[in-house]
Amino acid sequence: MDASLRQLAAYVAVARAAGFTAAAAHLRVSQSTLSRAVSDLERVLGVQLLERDTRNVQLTAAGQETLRVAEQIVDAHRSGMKQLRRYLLGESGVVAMATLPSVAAVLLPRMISAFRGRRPDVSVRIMDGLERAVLGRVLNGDADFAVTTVGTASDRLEHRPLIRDRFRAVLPENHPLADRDEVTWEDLAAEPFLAVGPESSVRRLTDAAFEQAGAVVTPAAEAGNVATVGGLVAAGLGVSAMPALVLPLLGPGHVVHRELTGPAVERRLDIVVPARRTLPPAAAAFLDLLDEARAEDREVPAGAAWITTDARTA
Amino acid sequence: MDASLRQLAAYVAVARAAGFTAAAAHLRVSQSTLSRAVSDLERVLGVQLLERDTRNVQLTAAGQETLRVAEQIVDAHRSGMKQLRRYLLGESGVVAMATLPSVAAVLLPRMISAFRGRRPDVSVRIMDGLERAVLGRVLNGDADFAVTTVGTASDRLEHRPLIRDRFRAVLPENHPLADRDEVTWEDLAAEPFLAVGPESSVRRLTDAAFEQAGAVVTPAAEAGNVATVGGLVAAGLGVSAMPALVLPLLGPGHVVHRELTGPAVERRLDIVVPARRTLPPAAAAFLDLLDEARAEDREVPAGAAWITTDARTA
DNA sequence: TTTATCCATGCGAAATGCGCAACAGTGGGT
DNA sequence: ACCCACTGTTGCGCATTTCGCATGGATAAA
Repeated sequence: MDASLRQLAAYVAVARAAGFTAAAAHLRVSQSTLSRAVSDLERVLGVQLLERDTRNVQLTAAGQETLRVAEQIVDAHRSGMKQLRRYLLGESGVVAMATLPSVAAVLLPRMISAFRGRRPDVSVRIMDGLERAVLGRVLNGDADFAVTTVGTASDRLEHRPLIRDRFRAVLPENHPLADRDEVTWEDLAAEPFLAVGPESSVRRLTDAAFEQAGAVVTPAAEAGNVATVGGLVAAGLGVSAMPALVLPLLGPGHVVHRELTGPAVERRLDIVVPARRTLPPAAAAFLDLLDEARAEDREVPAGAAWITTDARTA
Repeated sequence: MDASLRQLAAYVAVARAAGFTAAAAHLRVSQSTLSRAVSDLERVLGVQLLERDTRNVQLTAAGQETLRVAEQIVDAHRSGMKQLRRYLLGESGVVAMATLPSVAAVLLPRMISAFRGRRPDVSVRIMDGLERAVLGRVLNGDADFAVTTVGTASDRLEHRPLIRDRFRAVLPENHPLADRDEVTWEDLAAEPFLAVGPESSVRRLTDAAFEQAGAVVTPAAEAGNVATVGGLVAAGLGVSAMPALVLPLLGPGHVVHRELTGPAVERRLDIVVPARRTLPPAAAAFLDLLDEARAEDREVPAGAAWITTDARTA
């Protein structure tokens, strides 16, 4: 009752080439195959499509209409398969990643720029949020993968270390500690400390660092956003400590940062992928790029000015 | 390399039904067939499309994209075949007919109206012109068929009699001959005769009729359009003779018509189709309607008022 | 534990698809 | 007028594909 794709494609080729032999050469099949295919199509449809004149073929009225329809169908198949191939090669589609605001603003722009240079037809969707929300996005499938700090381990997630991000002391530029090249956690503990909110992964690590240093620190003030904390520091209300990666987010205010010595406190940014789920090809391609870009055990550079520049141009 | 239509359709069914067994019942095939088809599709594409959980199937990311594309292709096929079926049944398409102006204006409107009542999606194209041009339209393929007078026979055309159209005398309403019920060609020959142009098939027949009646008539005036001739008659410049079918075209002026006795002069309107060419299905359906409508040897009624009415409402 | 349900797979039968080779019709060249 | 080159068609055999049945393994429900 229905014409097969093979019959339709054969008919289109014959009608376009205005001949069985020419069409056969074009399709790289024998001419008899096409003869049969078209004949079968005519039998299935119950109409004569071509006037065979032994010298050249001519389309009947029904043949014209059939050609129109057959071209639609064959084109739909061809273009659909092409679409699909591109998708499966990771050349089209969407990469949905969940990540922390600092990663999104500082680390990703250059990555995305490079990625889109290679795969212009893949769109990248960034969902930024705090650690808990980020992991949730991956677990429920909203995001293909995440770049985030590693919280509690889950057997439904797989982690791959991406980069280490050391904490640095953040000081008002005219603060006495700013005269030194290095600052210790004990030094910070003696000053009014300005902390980020308890939801942030940064807070968990600063709390742990002070505890490890044997100091009990009650924040002089808290703010949800790191930029706000930066503003407080610039205003001279106290000091803080932040990973190198978030420093560019503090803006160009009157804030300086110094190396933090003593116990090396750092956060590890991981690539988090769902366990035993195959990634969409485009996402896999993005991860390949990430793997390329990371040197083993690499750390975020402390002098973050160049990162800031990149982040703004990207 | 390319997925077959069968594989794509199977996959769409399975994905929609969210299960092989349900899809198999829906498609009326065995479950193993679908299992294989989908498996083959996965092998061809090189991706896993479904997460089989033995209890229910779930689409992977690639499965989502593949479903989207597969639906496009399968729908294109389904709708294309549907289109084609409708066309081949004569339920869609175009009927292109060539015909004389009088036929187009008087005889066809009711036919077309009836036809479009049955086949609303078939559009009708009328190309009106004089006999020579009409036959040319059919010969060069512009028109599927013609309804016209029969001129010189051609072995490339096939004629089927449709209706006979007798000539009637056309007189000014206050003319002496208008007092009679019947008029002869000899009577007309004694009056100033108003003729249509030599291109018209009507002219050929009036000339022949006068010759057969043994009269030599030189037209007092000629006009290309029958309506113009009607105006001349109404103005009292002379008399004329026209087939019953064209009388409605004379308009509501001061013109009367009477039966023409003596040698029965009539023109035969034929359906003219190209020999040994198959008609487009929609055109064939129109001809079926024409065949239905004609009683054998039927003649155009002389009292043409009803035709006029129909022509105006259609 | 048992049972019912679901998908995968081995197997044989049937259908389909394919190319080779032979055949038939037609136009151009000699 | 004849022949040749080229066209599409058709008979035939082989390879592949497709299908359903029956079976097996796995899992959730009873």
